[in-house]
Amino acid sequence: MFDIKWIRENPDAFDRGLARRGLQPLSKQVLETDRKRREHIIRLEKLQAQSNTYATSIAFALSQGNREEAERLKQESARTKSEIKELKTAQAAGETTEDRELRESLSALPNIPLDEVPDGPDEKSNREVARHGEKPEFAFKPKQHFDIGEELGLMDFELATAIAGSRFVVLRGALARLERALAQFMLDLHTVDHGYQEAYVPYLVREAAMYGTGQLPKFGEDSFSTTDGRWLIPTSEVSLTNFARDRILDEKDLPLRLTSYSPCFRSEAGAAGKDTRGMIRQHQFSKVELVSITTPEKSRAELERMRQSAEKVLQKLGLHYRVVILSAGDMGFAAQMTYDIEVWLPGQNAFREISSCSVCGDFQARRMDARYRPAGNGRAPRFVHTLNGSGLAVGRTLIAILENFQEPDGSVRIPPTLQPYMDGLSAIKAHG
RNA sequence: GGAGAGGUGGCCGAGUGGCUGAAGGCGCACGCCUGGAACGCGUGUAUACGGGAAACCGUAUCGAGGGUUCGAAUCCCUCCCUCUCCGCCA
Repeated sequence: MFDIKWIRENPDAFDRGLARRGLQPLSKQVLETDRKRREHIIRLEKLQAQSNTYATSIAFALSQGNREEAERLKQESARTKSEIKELKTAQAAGETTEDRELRESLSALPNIPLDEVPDGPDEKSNREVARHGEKPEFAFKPKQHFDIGEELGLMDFELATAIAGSRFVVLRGALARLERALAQFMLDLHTVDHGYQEAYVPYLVREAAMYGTGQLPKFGEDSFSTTDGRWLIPTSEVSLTNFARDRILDEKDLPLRLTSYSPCFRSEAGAAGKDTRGMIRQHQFSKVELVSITTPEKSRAELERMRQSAEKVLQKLGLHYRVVILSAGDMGFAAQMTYDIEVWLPGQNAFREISSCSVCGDFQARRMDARYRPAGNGRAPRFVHTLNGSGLAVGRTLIAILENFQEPDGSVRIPPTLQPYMDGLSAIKAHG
């Protein structure tokens, strides 16, 4: 959500930002609506001031026992009153149509990219900024995760389809445990080493919460809603970021760093035919999420810190990956800048997204009225800045482990870091 | 599911038609006091929009929207939200 004042003062920057998002310039239209809006405000306020004066005079006349004068003033004020009414009716309500128009058009606009974000319409313009580790060598043709999992007898798509439909999976035995182990490991790392507080959060949320993080009003079809009007979270970013909703935090409590392991639900509308095999793209998956709530001055640095926290997971697991900055056209709705971390999948012979870390500026904070009171003298509340990132997508991490640590005999080695979480198990073998 | 209560500032809480943007308390800021602190004392302390070079002025805001009235935190209607008791229940 944009600050109309900022648009008024920086119409060109606003239009340039939209252009980088592949959108038409809007400042002219928005500012015209804003101008009309202010015109109406002035007219209405003048009349209201007049009406207030009448009310005071009538009260005074009455207190003097001057009933005649009071009656006369009542007659007079009726004219002002009807003018106010006319104006309000013309405006459809107390809130002007321009207000609503502005809010509706502004709330449907994506955030504006930071200057350092590369231009471009899609992922082809993403810029690689780092690469870690080496592609593992295989003496045989590495298999894809679904073949490995199915051959182990521990990954069952047919069963999941029978129970729930397409884009679900059933994991059993050591693979089910691996999913749990990964989550535990990630949570421990982020809480103990990276200073995030673990949180257990609602998976069903109000519409207002979804609006706050930017999933609504535009992207309702991407998520599932319930019969009582709630939404299943597409990521626990929604729950965690809304910790700050309608609140004024103390600066001394910032940055607020939160992490949560949760299931995520996505309708994957419009992804028909994409990644249909395997568990890359599912209606339900779990993710360890990282959220930071911080000050405008510190948010950019916090993004680096968050990215490092996410990278650390891959490093500890011994997985090869690269980091890209998403181009302006490829970023999510609320983001100012996004790092994607892509893990190497030998079976697919490709890098695939496993984490996405974004700084959102005050974009979400405005939508949910999340503020903080600066320490010291400048006491007026300011909007916080919010960040979110995956740390990491658990299902995709499991895939990466299967593909990277597969053996010719179909078994899969467990990285040493994870073994304590797997009761010391060093490899998953068929029917393990 | 049944019955009831309620939503007021950063927080708690008073306020049933005008003098209430709103008592009082807490918190916070500044000053005094102190070797330094606590205590105590004093002063200040909402937001948005509009106008103005500024001091400042105007308007709105007591969950949201509408209505009654010259005038609404206060009365009426609709909606949203929260809580309590009973029932059910992992």
